[in-house]
Amino acid sequence: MLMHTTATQRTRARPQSFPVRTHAPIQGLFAGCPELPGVRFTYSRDEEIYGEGEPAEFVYKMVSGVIRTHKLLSDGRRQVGAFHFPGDLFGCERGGAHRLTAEAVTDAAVVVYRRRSCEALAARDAAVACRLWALAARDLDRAEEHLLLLGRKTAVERVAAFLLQMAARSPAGGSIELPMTRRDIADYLGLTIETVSRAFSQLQSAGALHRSGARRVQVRDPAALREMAEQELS
Amino acid sequence: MLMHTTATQRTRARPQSFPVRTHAPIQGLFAGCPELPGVRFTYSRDEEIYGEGEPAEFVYKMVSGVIRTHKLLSDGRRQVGAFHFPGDLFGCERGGAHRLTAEAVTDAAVVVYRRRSCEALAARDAAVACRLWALAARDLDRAEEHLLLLGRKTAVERVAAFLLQMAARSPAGGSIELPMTRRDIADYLGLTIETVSRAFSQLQSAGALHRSGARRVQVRDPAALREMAEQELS
DNA sequence: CGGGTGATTGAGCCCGCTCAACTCTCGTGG
DNA sequence: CCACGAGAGTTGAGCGGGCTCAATCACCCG
Repeated sequence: MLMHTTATQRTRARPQSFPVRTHAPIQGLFAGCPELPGVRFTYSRDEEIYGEGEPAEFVYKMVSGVIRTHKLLSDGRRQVGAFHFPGDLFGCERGGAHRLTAEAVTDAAVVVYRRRSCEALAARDAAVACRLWALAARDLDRAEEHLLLLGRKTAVERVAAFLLQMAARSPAGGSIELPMTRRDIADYLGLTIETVSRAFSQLQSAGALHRSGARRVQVRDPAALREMAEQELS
Repeated sequence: MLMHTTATQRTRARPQSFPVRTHAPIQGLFAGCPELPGVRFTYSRDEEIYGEGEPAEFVYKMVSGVIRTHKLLSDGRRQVGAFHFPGDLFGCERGGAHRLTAEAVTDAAVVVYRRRSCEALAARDAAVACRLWALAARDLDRAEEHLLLLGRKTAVERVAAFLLQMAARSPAGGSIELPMTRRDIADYLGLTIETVSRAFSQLQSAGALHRSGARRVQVRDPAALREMAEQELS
């Protein structure tokens, strides 16, 4: 049974009322949606943004940094559902309550919008509603790919697939700066930190990548990495 | 490495053109959406409804029976993403291509709608778009719960959670008729058929359930079952 | 330099997989 | 009616991939 002894209880200092504004730019929820006023807000590393089960008062758009979402079992086992990067929308729930906890992986800046305003806008503007539908569909797509990884892939395949995901969201050139710890990666991939570490080592000795510091990875052989990731093909 | 020796290649006899109509009721896509014409269509057990990667020409609403959706790896490993029951909408993709394969678990009847018509309707009716958004969000919710199960739960926990899901979709009374095989259950839960079978046996000797025939399960002690499912609690 | 956190590596174990035998059910045909 | 066969499910024995526990290393900040 997997247990996290380092069950860091995060500080909960989140907006019960509308958050104090640090800057106050008026930004659209997404391109072509200029109407909704948003407020910039920042979080420091490991700070909780919202908790599972809390009423979903706000919708969040990443400006900078990285955040993770997760679910917990009562004994501390954790499953990270997703990492979100600048430009991503998250916390956009139907049904009033957040279904995962969101925390900052690094110091992060977001723009927050009132969920009610967002839904009201969608209710009278079909284009906005379609856009939100498309965003949910994209998240669903990612989740279904993740199901295959968690249900059926080996440790090395999971780590290879993860690195390809990160490479796709990185500046390009094959050099990846991982913003998250091994624990975050392990909890995302359904493994332990030791197994993740061993998989990195295996991929390195197979010549697929080179590590320069624990967080910096050079992809040497993308084709080999894709092969090891066992991408689906039906 | 898990391999399916029984990689039953399903017959592919699916509508390239609009399917032959068996009956022709005009039904709404969902309650309060009367405009879209749908056509009833039936599939027999194990028949493919659509394949992963195929253009998504239609959207499907379950009338009777049960269907499953899945992804495959190149070596035959399979992950079942979901089972769909009467009333469920499925195959409703954004982006033009189906992301999983859909097959009939039992003989099944559906009503199909043209995806383009459905999207066109959403584009001019915000209420419809919001409804479709809500449906995608519900699917996402289920998928995220499934991630936790696949990433972090033990075999017995997975099977207990699965039975609770099935019980929730069954007529009530604690008696469940499972429409799918052990292989389907195993591929849904990221396990093997043998492990699923052993988990059933364990739950039975723990007094949580009673089996009368492989497909018929009586839930004896729902509380114990919920306990064994280790439902999340953060 | 020391303390602390995160990452790597090693040794051994265990849960779930593999392989195999057997049972059960059901449909088919003599 | 039973015999037979085929597919689905159960159970057992043994193995192995990933987990546990532990030691060591790397790095950062004081």
